[in-house]
Amino acid sequence: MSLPHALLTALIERPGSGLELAGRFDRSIGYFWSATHQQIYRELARLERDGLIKSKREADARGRKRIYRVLPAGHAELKAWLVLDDELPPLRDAMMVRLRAEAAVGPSNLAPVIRRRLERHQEKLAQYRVIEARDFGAAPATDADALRHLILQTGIRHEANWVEVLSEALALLDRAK
Amino acid sequence: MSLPHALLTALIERPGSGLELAGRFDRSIGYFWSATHQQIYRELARLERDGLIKSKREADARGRKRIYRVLPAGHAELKAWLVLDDELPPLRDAMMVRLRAEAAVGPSNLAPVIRRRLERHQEKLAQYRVIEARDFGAAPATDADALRHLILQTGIRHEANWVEVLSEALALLDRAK
DNA sequence: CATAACATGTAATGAGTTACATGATTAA
DNA sequence: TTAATCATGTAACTCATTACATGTTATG
Repeated sequence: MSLPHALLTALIERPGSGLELAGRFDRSIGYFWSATHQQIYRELARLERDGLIKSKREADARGRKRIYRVLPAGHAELKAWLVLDDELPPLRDAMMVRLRAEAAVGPSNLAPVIRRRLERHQEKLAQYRVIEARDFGAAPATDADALRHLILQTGIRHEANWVEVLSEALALLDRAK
Repeated sequence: MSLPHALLTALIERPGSGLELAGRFDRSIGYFWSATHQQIYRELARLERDGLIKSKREADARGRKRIYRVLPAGHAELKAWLVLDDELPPLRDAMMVRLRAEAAVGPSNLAPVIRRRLERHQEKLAQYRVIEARDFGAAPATDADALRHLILQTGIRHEANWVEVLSEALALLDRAK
């Protein structure tokens, strides 16, 4: 149940509207906690009902646009949640199931599937590296920046890990043929 | 929606009852696709209703125990599903949200939380290494074994990755103090 | 015969996804 | 004035989790 806290964090970084947050989730926070706009609107409404954030209609803005801001109670809630333990999140990756199924039912046509997935990991890795070069090229100015860099590096390692694993899987399947 | 296919795979590897499968999920398949016994019973019932598996009451067994076996239609379904593409599974890790929240709301008492989580990753890594030494000490006998080893190695790399990241996070927070 | 362990389920809830609905503003 | 885009939402559904219910068999 981290979505409300991801939203609080995003709104502390910069206040914004529902759709704007959805956009930001597609680019940054969503890389490790994704959410659709439907989910985001529902959570924003809930956070406002609970008095953690407050919305204001933007004067000279399109349509029904509302800008959300975090209230002191929201800050407090985030600080309290921050130091809670959670369970190790399970991997839940269908590819692992596929690899195991392949081992169980014998050779099928898995190589192209792995190849396409490998490509997507390579793309994501490249994206992350572009962001890294752009945002963290110099030595970190603040501890907060160093933390943000570490978060990105976690994503980079994760993708690099999959690139290695899937490359090995391909080599293995090729050798088997 | 991989649980039914994880179950088919497990039942091809060895037929078994619901609770037995739940136990196996806790030890092996569950490391990358976890499921509770409630979920497993529900899925087994659905798979049987759909004619992919068949259960039989075990004669000299405890209580109402049913042993499930995969039918030819189940094999076919698994083979067909095996070569489907899926999206990159999102990371969805609350720890990333916490790190980002820490960067946003300034220094709080995050270090102990990270330390506890680091320990759990180290434990899991140690577990995996024991399994690796036990099951994959020698050169792989078959391609299927090589695949199963690769799956375990994916888990090992994943845990090692987190151990590194969290160690760095701790170093970073210590330095900031 | 009481208790632990085995075995299978139901019910309620919550989180996440997909499809659809609606209105306002801008640009062609 | 119509199409595209911005913006906010509802409804229905599936998946996963949590809590609870129930019955069976072995063991002390």
